Amino acid sequence: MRIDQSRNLLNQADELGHEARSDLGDHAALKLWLRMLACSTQIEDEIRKRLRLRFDISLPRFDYMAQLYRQPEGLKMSELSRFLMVTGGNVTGVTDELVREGMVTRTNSASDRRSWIVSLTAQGHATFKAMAQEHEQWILEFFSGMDASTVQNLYNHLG
Amino acid sequence: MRIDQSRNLLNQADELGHEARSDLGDHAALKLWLRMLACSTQIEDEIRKRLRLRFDISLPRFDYMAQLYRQPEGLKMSELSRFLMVTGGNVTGVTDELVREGMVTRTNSASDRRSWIVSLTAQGHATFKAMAQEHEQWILEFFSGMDASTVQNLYNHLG
DNA sequence: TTCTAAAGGTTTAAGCCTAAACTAATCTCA
DNA sequence: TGAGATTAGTTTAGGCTTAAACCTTTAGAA
Repeated sequence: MRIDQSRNLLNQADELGHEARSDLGDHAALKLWLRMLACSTQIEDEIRKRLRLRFDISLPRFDYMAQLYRQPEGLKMSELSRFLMVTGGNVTGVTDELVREGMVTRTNSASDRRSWIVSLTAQGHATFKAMAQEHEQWILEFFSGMDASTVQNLYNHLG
Repeated sequence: MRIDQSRNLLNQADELGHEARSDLGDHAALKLWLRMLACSTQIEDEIRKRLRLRFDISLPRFDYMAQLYRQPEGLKMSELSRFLMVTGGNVTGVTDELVREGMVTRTNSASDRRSWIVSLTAQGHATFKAMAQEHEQWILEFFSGMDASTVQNLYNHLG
């Protein structure tokens, strides 16, 4: 869902309120949800754009590589699927792509002939490391307008 | 990006911190971002799931109909594209589908022979109204665990 | 008026995602 | 041991999205 979309749903909320609103507290919850959605979508889209622009990579592939980066011994396809919260078919496809690009290798599992062990190649590791460092700076940049106590406050409330 | 994914990126943040962290305040920003992302993704996925289950409709189509619901006189394709923050090609496709399902009609614009005016059919209007009412209840439900002052506080901070 | 640039829509190719059907290997337990 | 259930991974069909190329119509300027 997109930013302006959220703004529009907000107006819609006002309108529906005429016939379906129960009290002001409830209305506030709706507004909060739409604002949260707007914030995260905006940030996520910006990250997506920068990853594409700077590294010519998609967010899904970045996420995929992030998992492997933290697991030098590699992961099974099924583990990757669970961690990334996507279906197995999806992992198969992305893996095929990243293997073709030389970022990742599939190795046979010693203990289970059904499984693959997927891990980053040296090139994949180096590539991800560079991206992750820049990525972290972006996040800091996005929240730089907020003072530390506000950040802490928000963090606690969202728990 | 998915919930568990966020949780994992959080761990990754801890790890990268060993070599790239600048100060604790910055680290908090990163954690806040990942928590925000987790919250909105979780809620959005739940909405998506319920829309599919209850009404057999996708979130994009729900959003599309929400725009038209608020505009009895209809909208041009280009306006829809702008409001929904999606490309024109996308609007063409979704419109084709909704027209086929009888939710929406395309009318020739009187003033511009290039344009269509898209609007909800009576059936589309009734269908959306029912969905929107239930949708609003879901949001209230999601935030029901939060007291009113917290909601207000979060809302203000995210401004 | 007529040429050109811009705007409204559509089409196409491709990426990302899912659910469901499928194959092959492993596990359970009677 | 051997049948049936489960697990790992792949394939397929289809939905959502984009960017880019394309066609038609409109608007603006010489």
